[in-house]
Amino acid sequence: MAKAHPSLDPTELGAYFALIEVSSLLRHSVEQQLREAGDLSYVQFQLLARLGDSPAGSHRMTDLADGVVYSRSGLTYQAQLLEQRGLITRTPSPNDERSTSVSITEAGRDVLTRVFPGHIAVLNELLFESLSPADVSMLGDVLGRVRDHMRSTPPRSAAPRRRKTE
Amino acid sequence: MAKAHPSLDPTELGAYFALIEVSSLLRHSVEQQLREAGDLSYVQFQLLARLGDSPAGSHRMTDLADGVVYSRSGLTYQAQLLEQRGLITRTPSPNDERSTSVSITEAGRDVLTRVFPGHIAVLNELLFESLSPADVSMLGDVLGRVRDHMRSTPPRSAAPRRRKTE
DNA sequence: TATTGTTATACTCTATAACTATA
DNA sequence: TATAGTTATAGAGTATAACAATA
Repeated sequence: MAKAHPSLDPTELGAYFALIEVSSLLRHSVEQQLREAGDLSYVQFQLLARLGDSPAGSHRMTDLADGVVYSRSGLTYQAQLLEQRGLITRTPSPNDERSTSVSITEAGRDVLTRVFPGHIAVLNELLFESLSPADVSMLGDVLGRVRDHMRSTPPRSAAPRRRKTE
Repeated sequence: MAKAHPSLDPTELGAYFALIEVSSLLRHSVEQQLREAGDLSYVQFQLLARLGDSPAGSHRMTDLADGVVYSRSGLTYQAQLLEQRGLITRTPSPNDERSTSVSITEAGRDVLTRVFPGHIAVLNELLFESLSPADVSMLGDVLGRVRDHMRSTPPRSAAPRRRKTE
C-alpha cells in the first residue's frame, strides 16, 4: 500500500536512483557483449540460459514468458528468431496439445558456451569488482527478498494470465 | 563444456539474477504508471525530473545525455517529443552557440506534479515495502559504490569490450 | 468457456552515419 | 580540427487484439 502522503526520504531516493542507474549501465554493457559475442539480444540470452539450466533442456512457452517478464507474443517473436537460427526447437507438448515444448539444441548450447566467458567478464568488471563478498551476499539477500515480494504481488492492471507453480 | 573460464559462485549468480529481475519488474511497472498518469516514457520522465531538480530548470543537451545514458540522437528524439508537447523549450546557449539549453516549462512541471504521487506509490509498493530502513541504506550504499565504479570506467563509446589490458 | 500459442499490425525506441554550425 | 546538436534512416523490439486449436 502507498503511504498517506507520497514522498521518499533521501536514503530511499538514493537507493532508487542507484538501482536504476546501475541496472541500466549493466544492462547496456551486457547487451553489447552478447550482441558481439553471439549475436544475441538479452532476452534471447535469458531464454537460452534458462533452457540450458533446465535438467530436461526444455520448457513450455508460458513458463518461459513468466520467467522473463514478457508478453507471449513477444516471446513468440524471439523464439522464432532462435528457432530460425537452430538454437532451439519447438514441438507440441505430448501431454497437452495446446502447449509448446521449447528445447535448446546443441547449437544453442554452443552459443551459450561461446558467450559465457565474456558475459562473466563484464559482470566481474562492472559489478563485482567494487564489492566485497559480504556486499554481494547482502545484495543478493535484499534484492532476493524484493523479488519475492514483487512476484507475489499481482500486477495492478490488466494481466489476465496466471502464473503456475513450476 | 569449458570450465577453465572465470565463473561466478552461487552467491554472485544470485545477486546478479536478483538485480536483473528486480530492475526489470520495477522498470516495467514504473513505465506503465508513467504512461498512464502522464503519457511519459521513462526516459522522458528522467529528463523532466532532472530538469525539474536543477536550480535553473535547465541543462545542456550533452549533460542530459550524459546523465541518462543515451545516444545524442536518441536524446534529440525524446527532446523533440517533449518540446512538441510544450513540456520543455530548447534555445541556443548564450555562451556557446553550439550548445542547446533545455529548460522545463510550467506545463512540464505540472506533468511532473501529476505523475509523482503514483510514481512514488509504485516504488513504495514494489521496492520499499519489503525492506527495512537498514536494507534501504545498505542498498543505496552498495549500489552507489557500484555506480561510481561504473561511471569511472570508460563509457560505452566505441571500443569493444576486452578482457585484457590493451 | 478457458487456456496455449501464433499472427497481423502498428508503434516506440534506439543507434549509426552524414550533415550543419560553431569553437 | 574538434565539439554540439540535428536529421535521415533503418532496424529491432514490444504490445494489443484477433485468431485457431485444444482442454
